[in-house]
Amino acid sequence: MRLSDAIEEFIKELWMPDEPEVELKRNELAEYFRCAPSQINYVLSTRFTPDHGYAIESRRGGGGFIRIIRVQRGRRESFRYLLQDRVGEAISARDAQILCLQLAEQGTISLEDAELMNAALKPQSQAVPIPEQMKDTIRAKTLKNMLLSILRRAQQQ
Amino acid sequence: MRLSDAIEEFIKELWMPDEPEVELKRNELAEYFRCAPSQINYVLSTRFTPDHGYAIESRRGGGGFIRIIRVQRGRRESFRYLLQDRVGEAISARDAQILCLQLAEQGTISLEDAELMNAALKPQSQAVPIPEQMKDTIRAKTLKNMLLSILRRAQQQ
DNA sequence: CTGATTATGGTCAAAGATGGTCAACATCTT
DNA sequence: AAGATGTTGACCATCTTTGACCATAATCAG
Repeated sequence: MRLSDAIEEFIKELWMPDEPEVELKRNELAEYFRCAPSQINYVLSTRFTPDHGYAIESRRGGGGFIRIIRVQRGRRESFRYLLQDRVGEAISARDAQILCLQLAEQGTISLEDAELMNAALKPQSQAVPIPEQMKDTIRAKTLKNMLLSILRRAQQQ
Repeated sequence: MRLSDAIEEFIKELWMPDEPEVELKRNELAEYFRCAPSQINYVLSTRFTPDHGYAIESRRGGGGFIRIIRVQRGRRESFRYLLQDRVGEAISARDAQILCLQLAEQGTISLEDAELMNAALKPQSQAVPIPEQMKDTIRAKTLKNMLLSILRRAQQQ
């Protein structure tokens, strides 16, 4: 079995039932698997992405950590389509706006959230001289992270 | 847990209800936590700054003290200060996160909004190869637009 | 009074403790 | 063989902790 797969599995077994998150030490994990610490980052960036229903937070320095937050299994599945197909790797401001409004109309998210997301996604928020393609990529990532946040919020209630 | 976090928590528990300020002795605190006195300054300068909503007064010499004051701002005032002074033309992900959390703590915005904004502002939302400076600029614009959106929402009600 | 002594708090730089990024190299799939 | 996926290591960024040295206020001895 590949190292990456083993690490992925190991991490997934760290969760207690119903716990929304686990915390780990990069160096400890790397030592446990006798691999380069950056290998952990590789696993995280390929298997614990928003598309997979996970969000990551971390801190450097003494007492540093990596925290992985997940949404419920069922929701993970149901949002796969939304995140991967509907948003994808890049999305225009226009398409993003349409998506937000549509989600609000169908009651998936609140109108307030839709407008807040829209504010973050509109062109003025990215008024800097970089290629449009970059902007669409950033927008997609931003949108996914926001949707994930809303999803996580819903699960806590 | 980090020493700094423990000290931060300890200090925050010193507040009596409705008291706007708390007073402490640097050396006593340091002795209590068995750390270098300058550690206290570190905690103060990283967790009780104006950006965190605190002001500090102190006096040296016999009978010296450190006084920590919670600053209170009205909602409107708070927003204007944020948009004009605090966010500015560029802001790091960490500073943006501190800002969001502080706004939620002081009740200016809801915790949900804070987390949603945070999701949009975290580094993963901008994981593309462009200069950090660009990212900080985009983040500032994004944050301002989101704050404006919340402000507008509030005004309609 | 005044100068010395004592009691505080402040600054800053160095060292330690983590995690992040990126590009080269390796291995697996097709 | 070519492209996708996985692995590593060098170098970077950030956060924490400590200690040496500095500044200021109160008190005490003469």
